[in-house]
Amino acid sequence: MSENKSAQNPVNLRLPDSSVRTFDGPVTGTTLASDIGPGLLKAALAIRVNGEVWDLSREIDADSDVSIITKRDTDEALDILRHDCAHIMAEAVQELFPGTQVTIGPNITDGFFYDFARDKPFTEDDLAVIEARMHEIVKRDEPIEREVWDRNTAIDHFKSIGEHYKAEIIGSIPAGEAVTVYRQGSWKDLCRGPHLPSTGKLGDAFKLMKVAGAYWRGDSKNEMLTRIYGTCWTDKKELKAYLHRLEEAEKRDHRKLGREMDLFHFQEEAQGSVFWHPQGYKVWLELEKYIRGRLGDDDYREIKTPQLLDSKLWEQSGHWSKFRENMFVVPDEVPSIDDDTPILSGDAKLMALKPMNCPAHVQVFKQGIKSYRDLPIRYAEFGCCHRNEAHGALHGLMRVRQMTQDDGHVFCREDQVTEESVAFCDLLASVYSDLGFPNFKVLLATRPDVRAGSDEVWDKAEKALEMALKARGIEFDYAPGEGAFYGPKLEFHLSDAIGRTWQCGTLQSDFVLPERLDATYIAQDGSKQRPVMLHRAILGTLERFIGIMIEHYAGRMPLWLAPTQAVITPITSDADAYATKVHAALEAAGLRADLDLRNEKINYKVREHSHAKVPAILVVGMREADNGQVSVRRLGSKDQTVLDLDDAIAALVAEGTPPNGEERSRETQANS
RNA sequence: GCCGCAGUGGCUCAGGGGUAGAGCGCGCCAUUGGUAAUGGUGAGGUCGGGAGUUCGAAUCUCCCCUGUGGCACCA
Repeated sequence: MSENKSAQNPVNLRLPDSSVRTFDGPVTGTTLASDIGPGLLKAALAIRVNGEVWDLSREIDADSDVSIITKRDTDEALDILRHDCAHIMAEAVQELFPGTQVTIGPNITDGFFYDFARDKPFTEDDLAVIEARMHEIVKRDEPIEREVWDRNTAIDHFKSIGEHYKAEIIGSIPAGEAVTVYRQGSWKDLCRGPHLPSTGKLGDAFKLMKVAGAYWRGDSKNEMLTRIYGTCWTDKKELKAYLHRLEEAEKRDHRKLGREMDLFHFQEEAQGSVFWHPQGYKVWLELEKYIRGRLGDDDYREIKTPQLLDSKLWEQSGHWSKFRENMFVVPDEVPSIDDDTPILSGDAKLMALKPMNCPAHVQVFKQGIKSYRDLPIRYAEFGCCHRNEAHGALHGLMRVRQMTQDDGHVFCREDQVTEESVAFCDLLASVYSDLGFPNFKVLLATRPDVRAGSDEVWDKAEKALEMALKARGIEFDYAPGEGAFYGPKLEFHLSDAIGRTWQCGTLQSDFVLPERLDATYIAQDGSKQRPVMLHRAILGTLERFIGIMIEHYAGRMPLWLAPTQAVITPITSDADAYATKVHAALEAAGLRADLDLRNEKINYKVREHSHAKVPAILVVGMREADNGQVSVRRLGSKDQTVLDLDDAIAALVAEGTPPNGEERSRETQANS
């Protein structure tokens, strides 16, 4: 931190427009900005130096490419603003609640959080107070200064002021890295930076959102800290837009829509399991029918396997040792009926509700002797599984304890893994497209540290999946070490209408389970061989996927999936007879239609059915009755179209016919 | 499982130590209205469960359950 700039070499700074400014010696971003102009100085937040973002106060002592960062550089600006906002929050918290320790406070999507250690956790009521203090700190416009400290000095300092977590963090900073401390007014925090030149630059476009518990270093064995989440934007308008987005997302909440549309419910006697109502189950059945059709086209054969299986099988498959804590275990015993409560002896054989279908599918495969000529064998099952998920994990349809997977297992030879994987990727892409999710990302999760099987086998397995992706030109990223213990997997993450991603599909190649459960086939040379098992699912679970679709479509399902596809309603009771006839005609055409003959005004009925998100309202009055027509009003539109009844039915039937991926498979064939 | 918050009629929510309120919905009556709420009227709850404090608790305290926002978990 030398103040002596006289006898230094000149420093040339090249700006984004390629112009170069020369200074006598080391120069700060602040000096550069003021040299360019007062407007820029005022707007400057930080400076990019040879690609790295620096504080404005940091001296640049060598020729560099630089650019001043202002709020116009949205991404960089937000990174800095949000992190400063976290610091200002921490300062406010420590001013208001002395004795609170700070830990870490990183940026996250749309905002930041900071974890504090405090005997009494913060509550939502504290947020307004903290926020008010933050605005004060911004008003104080405290200068923020970067200091490089000696590691041990820093540790001693933070220990001496009772910041034991910070001291621990410094201890874990790699040896070669500088320990930087930022001074913000009289408040200090260990931080990598960069930061704004002063708190006043933050502005007022921030808001504290919620409090939550979080484990120190993300480990549930550690103590729980108290976390405060906040959001921060370049200006008030952006903040408002963000809050509006949250409100819009809330409106799509499948739990809310599920209640409003009478699709399903939960109750405490079956926590985590869904009661599907008639309307919701129509969606389920339609989706299941569609998937069943697609699987049939790809030569899967549907099976159905038991719910309750002996623990012996789970021991053999490996689930008993690894996944037992998530399994519902049932003693195979008749409980005593002498008392009010069932008395169990405790020494009965144990059964378990299946958490997965794969061991059962192996049992089906193992019936009879299989030849290499029989492979691949593709089994599908809408397998109902139970998993004892932690109470805190349950979340509407998205995380349930009883779930139905669109599960399937392909038993094949090693040399068939790639082509089977290609076929699966094609099927999955086509299904997602049919269901309204054309965009998805793929991750290839490779071998974890703890794994079964030799490296040679893993090489083969990973390669096979990779080749499948490349064969179809599917872009993907690696997820190193994220594979299952028995084999690598592909994860398919789809994007919904409001930009969120959901992992639904999966393809896992498994060389281990066939061995554990002793599945074999007879090879061409007469030897016994192990088949490779491909675990695959497209939707994942029906429950969760329907939840995702409800939110994706905001309840406005495409016509073929809508529980009620059309409502027919007369304007006056004079048209009741005709409306009844129209209704019968729609039902005869296979459409799911309701007839609303209630004595209500048409406005009222249109409003109600629009709220119920019925895709088509067919209004008939005497005009339509006399001409054999219907007035069609589509959901989301204020317009009406008067059509001949037959034409209207034909259009609805066409739109209500489930897609079958034909378009896509034709394209695929044309391209290959 | 851990931390915070919540739990009032079918739904959304107000109230808050002296024996429960609103809107919507529902029932009934009138209204036959041309595309997002016709008018009137009536019936619904003992305030998640248990214990305690109190003359008295839905309202305060404690415990439990469930939900919810996160954390951990998600084979």
